[in-house]
Amino acid sequence: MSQKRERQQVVRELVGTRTVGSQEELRQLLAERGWEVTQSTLSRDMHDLRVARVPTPGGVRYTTADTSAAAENRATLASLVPQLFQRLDFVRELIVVKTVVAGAQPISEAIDSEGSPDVLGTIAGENTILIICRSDAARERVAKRLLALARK
Amino acid sequence: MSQKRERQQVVRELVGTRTVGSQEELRQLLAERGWEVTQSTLSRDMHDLRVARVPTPGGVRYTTADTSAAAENRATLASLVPQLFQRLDFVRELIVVKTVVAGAQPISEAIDSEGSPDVLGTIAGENTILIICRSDAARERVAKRLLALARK
DNA sequence: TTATACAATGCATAATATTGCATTCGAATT
DNA sequence: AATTCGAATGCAATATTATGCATTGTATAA
Repeated sequence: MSQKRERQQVVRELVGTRTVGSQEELRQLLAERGWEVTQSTLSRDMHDLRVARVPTPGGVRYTTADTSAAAENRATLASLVPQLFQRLDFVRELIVVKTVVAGAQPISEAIDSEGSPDVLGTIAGENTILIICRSDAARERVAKRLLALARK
Repeated sequence: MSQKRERQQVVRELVGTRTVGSQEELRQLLAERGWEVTQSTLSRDMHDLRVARVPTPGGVRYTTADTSAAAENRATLASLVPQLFQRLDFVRELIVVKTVVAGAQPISEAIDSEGSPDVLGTIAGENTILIICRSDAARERVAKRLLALARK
């Protein structure tokens, strides 16, 4: 039953992308995407993912909370990325990775420590990493890899 | 009726200090301190104060600091740039902004929080910001905007 | 002071979220 | 393939939060 992981990843994305106002609403969004689960399950997912419910001027909405679990030890990209990764974008041979607050440093270190020939180097801010790749092709490989890791 | 302001201030403190797990619990804490209100009122207070409800391993709890609220409270570029900006230079889709000491972080955050499609991300040092733009055209727009703000 | 307007609040109830329990699903083992 | 065990899930009941409406409190102007 590793449907769960996948589903929770989708939940992450939806919550990060759309304006989700209730678990029932989220259930429908998931249903449209082929994930048929009950609101109960989503309640549990929200808990697992630490998705916070915050009141806004225009009603309530969910938002992914700051995973202060950033205080992790040296870990592999595979273990870090699913936790801290938020999204990614690129131009030419540059990749900009967005992470949860305090997530940039650990991921950046993990990338560096792999010593990939595709990567010239990385620079990490608080929640943003700049990865300088050797070429467009290299950039494509790296980006693809990160996205794959994030989806697991 | 400026009881409200005072009470909300106390709510802020309590939520920041103690581990509050429900509005009912908060109501009791307030009662102990002489503030007799109903849960209804607290629901409204929570909304006003944008207090988020986040799930934790040991159950739910309330907390004030959260990214989206923080983003809304953040200063605008327009207010920051005239104060902190010094100069700017660029190459291809990169912009390097020089600021007064300690000025990089706030400006960088302000840029990020605007969520412009022109900007892939920013990385801030102490007095230098690297802005990665989506394209040359995007870089031109962003640079022009910053310069315009700086001139005001 | 009295009238007026509107913010603040309580009450009752609707809307949402959580959870105990039974059941189902999967992976591993024999 | 059958057995077993724990994770995952649905269902239904419970708990928590939000809100429409009526009422009360407060400031302001006449």
